[in-house]
Amino acid sequence: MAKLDESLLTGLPPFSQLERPQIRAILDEAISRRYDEGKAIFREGFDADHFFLLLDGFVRVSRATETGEQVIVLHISPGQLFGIARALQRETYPATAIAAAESIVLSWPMRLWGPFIDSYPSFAAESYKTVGLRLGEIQASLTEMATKAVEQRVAATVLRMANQSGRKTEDGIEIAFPITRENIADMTGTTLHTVSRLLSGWQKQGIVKSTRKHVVVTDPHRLVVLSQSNS
Amino acid sequence: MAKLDESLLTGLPPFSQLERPQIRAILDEAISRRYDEGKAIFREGFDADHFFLLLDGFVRVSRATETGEQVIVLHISPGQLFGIARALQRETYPATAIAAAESIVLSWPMRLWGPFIDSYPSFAAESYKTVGLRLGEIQASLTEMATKAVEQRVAATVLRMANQSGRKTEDGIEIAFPITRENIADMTGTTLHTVSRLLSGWQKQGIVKSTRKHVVVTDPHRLVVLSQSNS
DNA sequence: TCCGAAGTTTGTCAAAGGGCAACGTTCATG
DNA sequence: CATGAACGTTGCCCTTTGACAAACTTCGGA
Repeated sequence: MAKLDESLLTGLPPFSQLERPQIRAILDEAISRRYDEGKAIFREGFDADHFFLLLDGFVRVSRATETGEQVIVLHISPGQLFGIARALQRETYPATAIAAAESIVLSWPMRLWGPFIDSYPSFAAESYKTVGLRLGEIQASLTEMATKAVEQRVAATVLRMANQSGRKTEDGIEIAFPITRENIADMTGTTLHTVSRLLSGWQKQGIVKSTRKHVVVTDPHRLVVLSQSNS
Repeated sequence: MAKLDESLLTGLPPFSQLERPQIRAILDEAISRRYDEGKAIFREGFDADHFFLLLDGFVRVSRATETGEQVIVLHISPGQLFGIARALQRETYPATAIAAAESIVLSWPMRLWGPFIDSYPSFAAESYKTVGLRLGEIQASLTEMATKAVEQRVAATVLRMANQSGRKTEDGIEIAFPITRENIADMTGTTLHTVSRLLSGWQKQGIVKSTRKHVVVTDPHRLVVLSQSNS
């Protein structure tokens, strides 16, 4: 395999303050791999034998219930660490990670976790910070699910995805990865039918514009209003 | 203030493998305090200036939405660390902690966090493990909220509380801290009315027995069935 | 270029559960 | 022991939204 270029990691928070040779050493231990859309990177309950960094693409993290339904917990954007179960003293992955779009992923064997944490303070700090942010996000989802009606939840979810991983287009902010009505339903605890009706309605009002697997938010402000309205 | 007895900490996971003098040193830095039922220990968004250990009682951790409703995220049992925002590189508490029953709490100033983590490996390991377990719990709540109907959610929640912090009585397992219909509603994203109706119904069927602020599960098995039934 | 799979839309219907209202019960406190 | 506040119960109505069904569209591959 060709050597990975050091520029891949410089600038990323976990590896910022590091010197060239350190980054070189880290990269030499890494495996780079491409995942097609829909391919699993790791699965819930399996032995947590690697940790990962997303270089390009998007990853969907989901959990399954005993009865088989799946719930999408969050999305990972490029530059983020994931599969860092070990940070929480876990032996197995607590969720399933699937490439939401074609993705490039670096991975390291979990035995390097301890050494990385010990040797690179910025890596440790960033890992725990990431966990903290995700915990916050999940708590936010939880409170949303507990207090908001379906329309508000879907509005808030679409908005969050547009903010976290949207790209500007002429029409507005486009969610940067393929996403189906069913995916949105799995994030908001509703059905694809209801999501479809909502998006259709919003499209008629000029708030969003959507095609197969793509959503563009054309009027973010009105979506914000929808996500908060209490009536 | 009288010196705290070392037996308070021996046997608790974060301080297991430690020697007497170490425990003595840790205790000498701690402040012990009693909180009456309903009193806040810390509040969401405030400066995270202390971390805590619950010695006795129960603590309710909740988050507020922008619109003022509150959602109860989890309960803390004796022996557990809490308010450990710092483990996640946070400057402020991400939630509010309120004594659910009269409680005895040890606290340390946050400036000791780094030294504790560095000096006591079991403390570090236990802290991160705790975070991991809570993340798991919250994810479980999230998937539950997303996929289960109200009756199943309430059944699962009552069951979880009975399992985590129940004590055996002649009649069955009693939830060990005072809990109102409204509290349960705030945990399950429903209203106190619906919870009241459900508990009344279950009581008629001999599944639970409840009085003001107290719930006893008399037939856990049937409650398990309810929490899973898909019809 | 055709076909099947995956994704989307829309209609109808029924049930769950929230909103509102009124009343009952328990408890702490002066 | 009287009073009010906190907690709990129950009835009724109506909206939201899930369930079911059917058809349509888009896309990739044989």
